[in-house]
Amino acid sequence: MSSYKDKKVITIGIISELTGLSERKIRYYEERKLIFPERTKGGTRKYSFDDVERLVDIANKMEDGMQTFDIRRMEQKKLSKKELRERMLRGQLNAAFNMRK
Amino acid sequence: MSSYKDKKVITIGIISELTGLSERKIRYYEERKLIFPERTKGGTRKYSFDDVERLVDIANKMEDGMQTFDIRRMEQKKLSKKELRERMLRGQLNAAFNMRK
DNA sequence: CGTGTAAGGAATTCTGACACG
DNA sequence: CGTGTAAGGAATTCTGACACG
Repeated sequence: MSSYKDKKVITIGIISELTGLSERKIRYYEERKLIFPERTKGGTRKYSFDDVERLVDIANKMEDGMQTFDIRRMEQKKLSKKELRERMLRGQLNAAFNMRK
Repeated sequence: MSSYKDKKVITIGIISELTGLSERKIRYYEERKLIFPERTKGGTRKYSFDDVERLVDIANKMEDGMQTFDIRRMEQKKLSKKELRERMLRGQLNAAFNMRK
């Protein structure tokens, strides 16, 4: 789906206003691999509304004393869980398939 | 609803890419009261995804040989129709209300 | 009327670094 | 580690005007 939420079209100044975070913080979270803006030909960063939500989420975790390292690992765990779910599903499908033959 | 669609957060360069229209055209359509971007403190224009759709619509009408003046009048007619519908609805409600007393 | 363009200036963003802690 | 800041430069945008038609 080409939703508006994940279209990278917002520059950092406006992102800063929307999230309340300084541009410095936003660029730093990118450096720590927590956020992945696109770039214009000229090199200007472009973010999506999804990124706004992600940044607010990051900000909350930082307030809770979490380090960028922890947050990144947490993101990966989420991915792992998702993968796990997919694998379980695939496993069930395979089992059902195998029963047929 | 605070939808993403009507949040004015996109600068003119990206709007130009999304719509395929030159910045000159986009600014001109604003001058002709067809589009209404917001501004940053510094004066930079900010548009929404809704504006993107509106601009594409305008571009189509211009291609059909319509003039900005016609398009603006057309917009107003749409509003009038909407108002008309609301008025009719209100009229029916009033009629129903009057029957009760 | 609608749009391209060159012009000069202002606002916005970028990177790398130093600072504090 | 996370973030502020001053620095210099580059990309982006702005306005008013001239041009063509």
